[in-house]
Amino acid sequence: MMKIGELAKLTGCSVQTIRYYEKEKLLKSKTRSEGNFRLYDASAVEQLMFIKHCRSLDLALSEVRQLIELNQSPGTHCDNVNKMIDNHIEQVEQRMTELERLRQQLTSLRNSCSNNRTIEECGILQNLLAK
Amino acid sequence: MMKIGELAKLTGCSVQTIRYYEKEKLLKSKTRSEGNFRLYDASAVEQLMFIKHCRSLDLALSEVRQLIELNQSPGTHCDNVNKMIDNHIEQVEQRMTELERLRQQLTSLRNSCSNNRTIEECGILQNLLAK
DNA sequence: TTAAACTCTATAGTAACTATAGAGTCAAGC
DNA sequence: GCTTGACTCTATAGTTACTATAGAGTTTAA
Repeated sequence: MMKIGELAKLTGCSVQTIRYYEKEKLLKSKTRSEGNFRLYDASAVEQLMFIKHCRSLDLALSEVRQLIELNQSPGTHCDNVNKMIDNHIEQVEQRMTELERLRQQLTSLRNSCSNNRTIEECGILQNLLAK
Repeated sequence: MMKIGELAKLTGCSVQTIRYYEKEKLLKSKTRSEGNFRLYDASAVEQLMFIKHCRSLDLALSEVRQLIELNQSPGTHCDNVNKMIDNHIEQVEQRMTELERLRQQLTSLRNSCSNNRTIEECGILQNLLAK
Protein backbone atom coordinates (compact mmCIF):
# COMPACT_ATOMS: atom_id res chain seq x y z
CA MET A 1 0.00 0.00 0.00
CA MET A 2 1.27 3.43 -0.91
CA LYS A 3 0.47 6.96 0.11
CA ILE A 4 -0.82 9.63 -2.22
CA GLY A 5 2.63 11.06 -2.97
CA GLU A 6 3.91 7.78 -4.35
CA LEU A 7 0.77 7.29 -6.45
CA ALA A 8 1.31 10.78 -7.83
CA LYS A 9 4.90 9.97 -8.76
CA LEU A 10 3.99 6.66 -10.38
CA THR A 11 1.26 8.17 -12.53
CA GLY A 12 2.56 11.64 -13.18
CA CYS A 13 -0.55 13.22 -11.66
CA SER A 14 -0.30 15.88 -8.99
CA VAL A 15 -1.38 15.11 -5.45
CA GLN A 16 -4.11 17.74 -5.62
CA THR A 17 -5.45 16.28 -8.85
CA ILE A 18 -5.77 12.85 -7.24
CA ARG A 19 -7.68 14.34 -4.34
CA TYR A 20 -9.84 16.23 -6.83
CA TYR A 21 -10.63 13.02 -8.71
CA GLU A 22 -11.68 11.43 -5.45
CA LYS A 23 -14.01 14.32 -4.74
CA GLU A 24 -15.43 13.83 -8.23
CA LYS A 25 -15.93 10.14 -7.49
CA LEU A 26 -13.54 8.91 -10.14
CA LEU A 27 -11.04 7.23 -7.84
CA LYS A 28 -11.29 6.27 -4.20
CA SER A 29 -8.62 5.04 -1.82
CA LYS A 30 -9.81 1.82 -0.25
CA THR A 31 -8.43 2.54 3.20
CA ARG A 32 -6.84 5.16 5.35
CA SER A 33 -3.83 4.81 7.63
CA GLU A 34 -4.07 5.35 11.36
CA GLY A 35 -3.03 8.94 10.81
CA ASN A 36 -5.83 9.36 8.22
CA PHE A 37 -3.55 9.20 5.18
CA ARG A 38 -5.05 7.78 1.97
CA LEU A 39 -3.66 4.34 1.09
CA TYR A 40 -3.64 2.93 -2.44
CA ASP A 41 -2.82 -0.41 -4.06
CA ALA A 42 -1.74 -1.30 -7.59
CA SER A 43 -5.28 -1.19 -8.95
CA ALA A 44 -5.40 2.51 -8.12
CA VAL A 45 -2.42 3.04 -10.41
CA GLU A 46 -4.30 1.28 -13.21
CA GLN A 47 -7.48 3.26 -12.59
CA LEU A 48 -5.63 6.56 -12.51
CA MET A 49 -3.72 5.75 -15.68
CA PHE A 50 -7.04 4.98 -17.33
CA ILE A 51 -8.32 8.41 -16.35
CA LYS A 52 -5.11 10.01 -17.51
CA HIS A 53 -5.34 8.26 -20.84
CA CYS A 54 -8.91 9.44 -21.29
CA ARG A 55 -7.95 12.99 -20.37
CA SER A 56 -5.10 12.97 -22.87
CA LEU A 57 -7.83 12.37 -25.46
CA ASP A 58 -9.67 15.39 -24.04
CA LEU A 59 -12.59 13.33 -22.77
CA ALA A 60 -14.47 15.21 -20.06
CA LEU A 61 -14.43 13.86 -16.54
CA SER A 62 -18.16 13.26 -16.85
CA GLU A 63 -17.43 11.03 -19.84
CA VAL A 64 -14.67 9.25 -17.98
CA ARG A 65 -17.15 8.63 -15.18
CA GLN A 66 -19.56 7.11 -17.69
CA LEU A 67 -16.85 4.88 -19.11
CA ILE A 68 -15.94 3.66 -15.65
CA GLU A 69 -19.58 2.87 -14.97
CA LEU A 70 -20.04 1.13 -18.32
CA ASN A 71 -16.98 -0.94 -17.61
CA GLN A 72 -18.75 -2.37 -14.57
CA SER A 73 -21.32 -4.20 -16.73
CA PRO A 74 -19.14 -6.49 -18.88
CA GLY A 75 -22.07 -8.26 -20.56
CA THR A 76 -23.98 -5.28 -21.96
CA HIS A 77 -23.49 -3.79 -25.39
CA CYS A 78 -20.77 -1.22 -25.89
CA ASP A 79 -22.70 0.98 -28.33
CA ASN A 80 -22.59 3.88 -25.93
CA VAL A 81 -18.82 3.76 -25.78
CA ASN A 82 -18.63 3.86 -29.56
CA LYS A 83 -21.15 6.69 -29.69
CA MET A 84 -19.18 8.69 -27.16
CA ILE A 85 -16.01 8.45 -29.20
CA ASP A 86 -17.89 9.24 -32.41
CA ASN A 87 -19.35 12.33 -30.78
CA HIS A 88 -15.97 13.34 -29.55
CA ILE A 89 -14.39 13.02 -32.96
CA GLU A 90 -17.16 15.18 -34.36
CA GLN A 91 -16.57 17.85 -31.73
CA VAL A 92 -12.85 17.87 -32.43
CA GLU A 93 -13.46 18.23 -36.15
CA GLN A 94 -15.93 21.02 -35.59
CA ARG A 95 -13.46 22.90 -33.42
CA MET A 96 -10.76 22.43 -36.04
CA THR A 97 -13.02 23.98 -38.66
CA GLU A 98 -13.69 26.93 -36.37
CA LEU A 99 -10.01 27.41 -35.70
CA GLU A 100 -9.18 27.30 -39.39
CA ARG A 101 -11.68 30.07 -40.06
CA LEU A 102 -10.26 32.01 -37.13
CA ARG A 103 -6.72 31.55 -38.41
CA GLN A 104 -7.70 33.00 -41.78
CA GLN A 105 -9.39 35.99 -40.19
CA LEU A 106 -6.44 36.67 -37.92
CA THR A 107 -3.96 36.34 -40.76
CA SER A 108 -5.90 38.74 -42.93
CA LEU A 109 -6.16 41.15 -40.01
CA ARG A 110 -2.42 40.88 -39.41
CA ASN A 111 -1.70 41.65 -43.06
CA SER A 112 -3.59 44.90 -42.77
CA CYS A 113 -0.73 46.39 -40.75
CA SER A 114 2.99 46.67 -41.40
CA ASN A 115 5.76 47.51 -38.95
CA ASN A 116 6.76 50.99 -37.88
CA ARG A 117 3.31 52.46 -37.84
CA THR A 118 1.74 54.43 -35.04
CA ILE A 119 -1.37 53.43 -33.13
CA GLU A 120 -3.26 55.99 -35.15
CA GLU A 121 -2.18 54.41 -38.42
CA CYS A 122 -2.42 50.81 -37.21
CA GLY A 123 -4.33 48.75 -39.75
CA ILE A 124 -5.29 46.19 -37.16
CA LEU A 125 -6.91 48.67 -34.81
CA GLN A 126 -8.62 50.37 -37.73
CA ASN A 127 -10.14 47.06 -38.72
CA LEU A 128 -11.21 46.20 -35.22
CA LEU A 129 -12.79 49.61 -34.75
CA ALA A 130 -14.52 49.68 -38.14
CA LYS A 131 -18.28 49.78 -38.02
CA MET B 1 -29.15 58.19 -24.03
CA MET B 2 -30.28 54.60 -23.80
CA LYS B 3 -30.66 52.06 -21.04
CA ILE B 4 -28.77 48.80 -20.84
CA GLY B 5 -31.52 46.77 -22.49
CA GLU B 6 -31.40 48.85 -25.64
CA LEU B 7 -27.62 48.72 -25.78
CA ALA B 8 -27.89 44.95 -25.47
CA LYS B 9 -30.34 44.77 -28.36
CA LEU B 10 -28.27 47.06 -30.57
CA THR B 11 -25.08 45.08 -30.05
CA GLY B 12 -26.36 41.54 -29.60
CA CYS B 13 -24.72 41.26 -26.19
CA SER B 14 -26.69 40.13 -23.16
CA VAL B 15 -27.46 42.58 -20.38
CA GLN B 16 -25.44 40.54 -17.90
CA THR B 17 -22.46 40.49 -20.24
CA ILE B 18 -22.50 44.27 -20.47
CA ARG B 19 -22.55 44.57 -16.69
CA TYR B 20 -19.75 42.02 -16.55
CA TYR B 21 -17.64 44.06 -18.96
CA GLU B 22 -18.18 47.10 -16.78
CA LYS B 23 -16.98 45.18 -13.75
CA GLU B 24 -13.93 44.16 -15.79
CA LYS B 25 -13.32 47.81 -16.67
CA LEU B 26 -13.85 47.36 -20.38
CA LEU B 27 -16.88 49.58 -20.75
CA LYS B 28 -18.37 52.17 -18.43
CA SER B 29 -21.67 53.99 -18.60
CA LYS B 30 -21.01 57.69 -18.32
CA THR B 31 -24.02 58.49 -16.20
CA ARG B 32 -26.87 57.00 -14.26
CA SER B 33 -30.54 57.98 -14.31
CA GLU B 34 -32.36 59.22 -11.24
CA GLY B 35 -33.44 55.69 -10.56
CA ASN B 36 -29.79 54.50 -10.79
CA PHE B 37 -30.15 52.94 -14.25
CA ARG B 38 -27.04 52.91 -16.45
CA LEU B 39 -27.27 55.35 -19.37
CA TYR B 40 -25.27 54.96 -22.59
CA ASP B 41 -24.65 57.02 -25.70
CA ALA B 42 -23.65 56.05 -29.24
CA SER B 43 -19.97 55.76 -28.35
CA ALA B 44 -20.84 52.91 -26.00
CA VAL B 45 -22.27 51.00 -28.95
CA GLU B 46 -18.99 51.48 -30.82
CA GLN B 47 -16.91 50.43 -27.84
CA LEU B 48 -19.01 47.35 -27.24
CA MET B 49 -18.91 46.34 -30.90
CA PHE B 50 -15.13 46.67 -30.73
CA ILE B 51 -15.06 44.27 -27.80
CA LYS B 52 -17.43 41.91 -29.57
CA HIS B 53 -15.29 41.95 -32.67
CA CYS B 54 -12.20 41.14 -30.64
CA ARG B 55 -14.01 38.34 -28.84
CA SER B 56 -15.13 36.84 -32.13
CA LEU B 57 -11.43 36.51 -32.87
CA ASP B 58 -11.01 34.74 -29.54
CA LEU B 59 -8.90 37.51 -28.05
CA ALA B 60 -8.97 37.32 -24.26
CA LEU B 61 -10.58 40.14 -22.33
CA SER B 62 -7.16 41.01 -20.92
CA GLU B 63 -5.94 41.48 -24.48
CA VAL B 64 -8.97 43.56 -25.36
CA ARG B 65 -8.19 45.70 -22.34
CA GLN B 66 -4.64 46.18 -23.61
CA LEU B 67 -5.89 47.14 -27.06
CA ILE B 68 -8.24 49.71 -25.56
CA GLU B 69 -5.38 51.17 -23.55
CA LEU B 70 -3.04 51.20 -26.55
CA ASN B 71 -5.69 52.96 -28.54
CA GLN B 72 -5.52 55.86 -26.07
CA SER B 73 -1.97 56.76 -27.17
CA PRO B 74 -2.40 57.51 -30.89
CA GLY B 75 1.19 58.64 -31.41
CA THR B 76 3.09 55.62 -30.11
CA HIS B 77 4.19 52.67 -32.20
CA CYS B 78 1.75 49.85 -32.75
CA ASP B 79 4.31 47.02 -32.55
CA ASN B 80 2.57 45.58 -29.52
CA VAL B 81 -0.68 45.28 -31.42
CA ASN B 82 1.06 43.42 -34.20
CA LYS B 83 2.84 41.19 -31.72
CA MET B 84 -0.40 40.36 -29.97
CA ILE B 85 -2.01 39.21 -33.19
CA ASP B 86 1.12 37.28 -34.19
CA ASN B 87 1.08 35.51 -30.83
CA HIS B 88 -2.56 34.76 -31.23
CA ILE B 89 -2.10 33.25 -34.66
CA GLU B 90 0.66 31.09 -33.27
CA GLN B 91 -1.57 29.87 -30.44
CA VAL B 92 -4.36 29.03 -32.86
CA GLU B 93 -1.99 27.09 -35.09
CA GLN B 94 -0.57 25.23 -32.12
CA ARG B 95 -4.04 24.25 -30.96
CA MET B 96 -4.89 23.10 -34.49
CA THR B 97 -1.85 20.84 -34.51
CA GLU B 98 -2.85 19.39 -31.16
CA LEU B 99 -6.38 18.77 -32.35
CA GLU B 100 -5.16 17.05 -35.50
CA ARG B 101 -3.10 14.66 -33.42
CA LEU B 102 -6.05 14.12 -31.15
CA ARG B 103 -8.31 13.44 -34.11
CA GLN B 104 -5.96 10.77 -35.39
CA GLN B 105 -5.74 9.10 -32.00
CA LEU B 106 -9.49 9.14 -31.55
CA THR B 107 -10.09 7.76 -35.03
CA SER B 108 -7.65 4.94 -34.52
CA LEU B 109 -9.23 4.21 -31.16
CA ARG B 110 -12.67 4.18 -32.75
CA ASN B 111 -11.51 1.73 -35.40
CA SER B 112 -10.48 -0.72 -32.73
CA CYS B 113 -14.13 -1.51 -32.03
CA SER B 114 -16.99 -2.57 -34.26
CA ASN B 115 -20.69 -2.58 -33.49
CA ASN B 116 -22.54 -5.28 -31.62
CA ARG B 117 -19.83 -6.06 -29.15
CA THR B 118 -20.18 -6.29 -25.42
CA ILE B 119 -18.40 -4.09 -22.91
CA GLU B 120 -16.07 -6.98 -22.24
CA GLU B 121 -15.12 -7.26 -25.89
CA CYS B 122 -15.06 -3.51 -26.55
CA GLY B 123 -11.89 -2.58 -28.38
CA ILE B 124 -12.07 0.99 -27.19
CA LEU B 125 -12.21 0.13 -23.52
CA GLN B 126 -9.49 -2.46 -23.97
CA ASN B 127 -7.26 0.19 -25.46
CA LEU B 128 -8.05 2.72 -22.78
CA LEU B 129 -7.39 0.19 -20.05
CA ALA B 130 -4.19 -1.16 -21.56
CA LYS B 131 -1.18 -0.31 -19.46
C1' DT C 1 -53.34 51.89 -9.34
C1' DT C 2 -51.70 47.86 -10.49
C1' DA C 3 -49.34 44.78 -13.36
C1' DA C 4 -45.71 43.90 -16.53
C1' DA C 5 -41.37 44.86 -17.97
C1' DC C 6 -37.23 46.53 -16.83
C1' DT C 7 -33.21 47.49 -13.89
C1' DC C 8 -30.26 47.19 -9.74
C1' DT C 9 -26.64 44.52 -6.67
C1' DA C 10 -24.84 40.43 -4.98
C1' DT C 11 -23.97 35.69 -5.24
C1' DA C 12 -23.35 31.00 -7.14
C1' DG C 13 -22.45 27.99 -10.89
C1' DT C 14 -19.73 26.30 -15.04
C1' DA C 15 -14.65 22.74 -16.05
C1' DA C 16 -10.69 20.93 -14.41
C1' DC C 17 -7.78 21.81 -12.03
C1' DT C 18 -3.97 24.86 -9.10
C1' DA C 19 -2.61 27.18 -5.05
C1' DT C 20 -2.79 28.53 -0.91
C1' DA C 21 -3.65 28.35 4.74
C1' DG C 22 -3.44 26.15 8.86
C1' DA C 23 -3.17 21.97 11.11
C1' DG C 24 -1.76 17.25 11.92
C1' DT C 25 1.55 12.91 10.98
C1' DC C 26 5.69 10.58 10.47
C1' DA C 27 10.67 9.33 10.01
C1' DA C 28 15.46 10.46 10.72
C1' DG C 29 19.15 12.55 13.15
C1' DC C 30 21.06 14.46 17.38
C1' DG D 1 13.38 12.52 23.94
C1' DC D 2 13.24 16.25 20.78
C1' DT D 3 13.43 18.67 16.82
C1' DT D 4 13.40 19.29 11.96
C1' DG D 5 11.75 18.47 7.50
C1' DA D 6 8.92 16.16 4.43
C1' DC D 7 4.64 14.63 3.94
C1' DT D 8 -0.40 14.58 4.49
C1' DC D 9 -5.02 16.34 5.87
C1' DT D 10 -9.33 19.55 5.02
C1' DA D 11 -11.21 23.65 3.43
C1' DT D 12 -11.22 27.55 0.64
C1' DA D 13 -10.17 30.75 -3.18
C1' DG D 14 -8.60 31.57 -7.76
C1' DT D 15 -8.57 30.75 -12.86
C1' DT D 16 -11.97 32.47 -17.72
C1' DA D 17 -15.92 34.55 -19.59
C1' DC D 18 -19.70 34.41 -18.90
C1' DT D 19 -24.84 32.65 -17.31
C1' DA D 20 -28.36 32.29 -13.98
C1' DT D 21 -30.48 33.05 -10.25
C1' DA D 22 -32.61 35.92 -5.78
C1' DG D 23 -34.59 39.73 -3.91
C1' DA D 24 -35.36 44.39 -4.30
C1' DG D 25 -36.36 48.76 -6.54
C1' DT D 26 -37.99 51.63 -10.99
C1' DT D 27 -40.60 52.75 -14.84
C1' DT D 28 -44.32 52.47 -18.19
C1' DA D 29 -48.83 51.30 -20.02
C1' DA D 30 -53.50 50.03 -19.36
